[in-house]
Amino acid sequence: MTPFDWTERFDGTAALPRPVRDRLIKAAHVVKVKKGDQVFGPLRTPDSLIFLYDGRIRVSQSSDSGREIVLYRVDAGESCVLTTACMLAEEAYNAVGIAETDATVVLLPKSAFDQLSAEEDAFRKFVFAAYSRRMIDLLRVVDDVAFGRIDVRLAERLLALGKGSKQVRATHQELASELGTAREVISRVLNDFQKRELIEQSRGLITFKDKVGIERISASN
Amino acid sequence: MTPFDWTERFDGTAALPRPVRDRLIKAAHVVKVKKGDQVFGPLRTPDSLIFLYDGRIRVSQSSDSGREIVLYRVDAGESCVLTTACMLAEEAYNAVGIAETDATVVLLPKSAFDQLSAEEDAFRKFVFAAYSRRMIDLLRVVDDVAFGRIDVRLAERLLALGKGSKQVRATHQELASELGTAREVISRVLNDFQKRELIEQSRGLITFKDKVGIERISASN
DNA sequence: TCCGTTGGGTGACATTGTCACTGACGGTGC
DNA sequence: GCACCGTCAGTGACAATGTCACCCAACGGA
Repeated sequence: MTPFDWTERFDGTAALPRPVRDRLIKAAHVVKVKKGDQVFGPLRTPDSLIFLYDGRIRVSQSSDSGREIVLYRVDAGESCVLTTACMLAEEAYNAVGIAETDATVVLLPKSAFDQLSAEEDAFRKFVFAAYSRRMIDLLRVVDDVAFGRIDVRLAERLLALGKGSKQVRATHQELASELGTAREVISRVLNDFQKRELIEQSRGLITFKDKVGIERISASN
Repeated sequence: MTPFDWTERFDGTAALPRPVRDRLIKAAHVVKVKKGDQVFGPLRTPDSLIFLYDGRIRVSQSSDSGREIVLYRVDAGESCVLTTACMLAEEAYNAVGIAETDATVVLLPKSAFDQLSAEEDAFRKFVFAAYSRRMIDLLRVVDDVAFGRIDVRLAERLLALGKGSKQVRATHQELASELGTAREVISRVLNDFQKRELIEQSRGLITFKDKVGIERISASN
């Protein structure tokens, strides 16, 4: 396992001087995870800052009753500060990070994190920015859940998951877990969309028929 | 307006060496606000870190439709990082900070904030801890709103607002704004509580009759 | 082919949110 | 005392969402 230079991949580390980066590479662990693996969670609380070198991680929160809601996604080049937050606050939490694709994760131990955020402006700015970004994400989730209609939220999410494509590959249950609602609710709304000829459905697959219509719904918030 | 030493009041600043604290006191603005004043919000976005010297600030988010939900409260000795988060992310947000009591607020400009978090371990730790704490608070709000029943949430909130006392002074509308729901919903639940002889109501005032009963409800989550 | 698993449909009902309206209470001025 | 007014709370009807129980269809092995 020859160490490779992941430091160029992140805003917070690419700007650092060479010797610091070398030190970093020594201090950190690089882990490859498979699609579907739990990167962190109640059972796996790393005392590390998580950098995502490549792949994508979905962070969601689950309730005791088995429902689930997606809080945000971590993309390649970003870090996930939530674990450090929970670590610092020493509080129980029930957020889980799941790899949505095969992914390469860089784990930076707390000691290195502390030192680096003390010594390096660029790194510290990066971390603050990461916190800020997630905070905004969470504000958005609160807003959606507390005040949003689910048809609007579902339309939005379909477009986001579709990423410009004509199709979304997802089961009703998965969509329910995106929005923190129940499968039946998603089924109903999707059937409504289908009756209005906005989409077509088949098992695990949704196809846009009238994307403009969906966009109109998603914009009516 | 002779500058006074607010720095002893905060974990992040009390530990700093005297000269640094003197510099801080010079750099910061101390503002007194009255109960009900907006400390920050869409219209008043300070590019500063907010320290709350004394009093209490309620941070809530409001929807376009006029509903509102309390995100968390800032107590004396704490800081409110949300504004710095939004500043960094340069995103629109609709969170508002309202003084719940007369309060003394210390505003630390961004430049001083940057310098201090670069140079002083104690300060940086304080800021990280503040971010973490708020993140956890927001996770809790998401959990409540997405998965919680309102009778349970209301029972919880009544106990929290009562703070050990036998009474809670709040209108139904205010309680609705706490939980992000509508006044009618609160009225219904409170009437139910009353029918079950858990509370008594009068205009703007709720009195616990069977606190244990309320606690039992609040615990059933 | 059979069969178990998964994805999805459905009706009945509970909970929560919305709307429109009503009256009750507490001040103020007379 | 009384009339007036703004705030607070109660209510019924209905819409939206969540829950439960159960069904069936599609898919993928064995």
